[in-house]
Amino acid sequence: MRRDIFQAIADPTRRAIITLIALQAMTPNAIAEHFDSTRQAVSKHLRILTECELVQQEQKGREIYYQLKIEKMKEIDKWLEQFRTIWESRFNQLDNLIVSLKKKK
Amino acid sequence: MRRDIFQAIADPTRRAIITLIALQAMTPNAIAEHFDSTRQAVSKHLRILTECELVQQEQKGREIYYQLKIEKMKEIDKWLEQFRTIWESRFNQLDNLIVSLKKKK
DNA sequence: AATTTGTGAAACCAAAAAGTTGCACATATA
DNA sequence: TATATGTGCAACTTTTTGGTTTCACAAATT
Repeated sequence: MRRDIFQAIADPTRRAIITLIALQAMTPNAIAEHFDSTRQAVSKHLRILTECELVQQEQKGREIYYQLKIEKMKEIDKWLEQFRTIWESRFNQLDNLIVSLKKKK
Repeated sequence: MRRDIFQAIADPTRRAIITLIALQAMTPNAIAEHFDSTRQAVSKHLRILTECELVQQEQKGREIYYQLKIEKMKEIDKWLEQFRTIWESRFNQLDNLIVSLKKKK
């Protein structure tokens, strides 16, 4: 079972969970209330998110608070970097084209 | 079959294909040469990538060139935006902390 | 001490995904 | 025209995924 962050964000429910806990930590029950599926299903998603280190837990009494480890999200950003370079250079090419068209005029 | 870009990039082979054709269009055969799996498997990946509009085809004689539609990649970037705001504000909080510590000194 | 509450984990199931083999078909090339 | 080449598609198989139900257990509450 090789879990990586790209697989983690493939599921729409997991993406919603990530967004939900991005700003404040929440318990599994509180998270599950936002979805149609059972608490156990949400719990399974949290397990997957924990496995690929996107989420961390903090125990408080019998409650467990799950929080997003936001630095991990940067890995996606890092992968996108290669494409950002390309789309920016294309934008520049377009920009140059516009400039040269204006000069002609 | 709900295909979205997040599911498309979940598979490591598909991510590799995306990177491979980012700079120049390639035929299915040429792409398949870079991987262990069969041409048909690669062809299936290309179909999925085409379905979610990450890739476009250009027929040249009997060959079909597949090219990345790089603008589509921006959708991922767009989703990341919400988290970028958070991680930047956290960085600023840290920055403010450092500044106030220096003032104290 | 008995009960309720919050949680994880295992067993099971249906659907989807990823791969393979085999085929059809059009376009080149001999 | 006969053959080789490039490709997509359908059928089938195996593995993975997302979900449910059921259970165990510890921490709160009564």
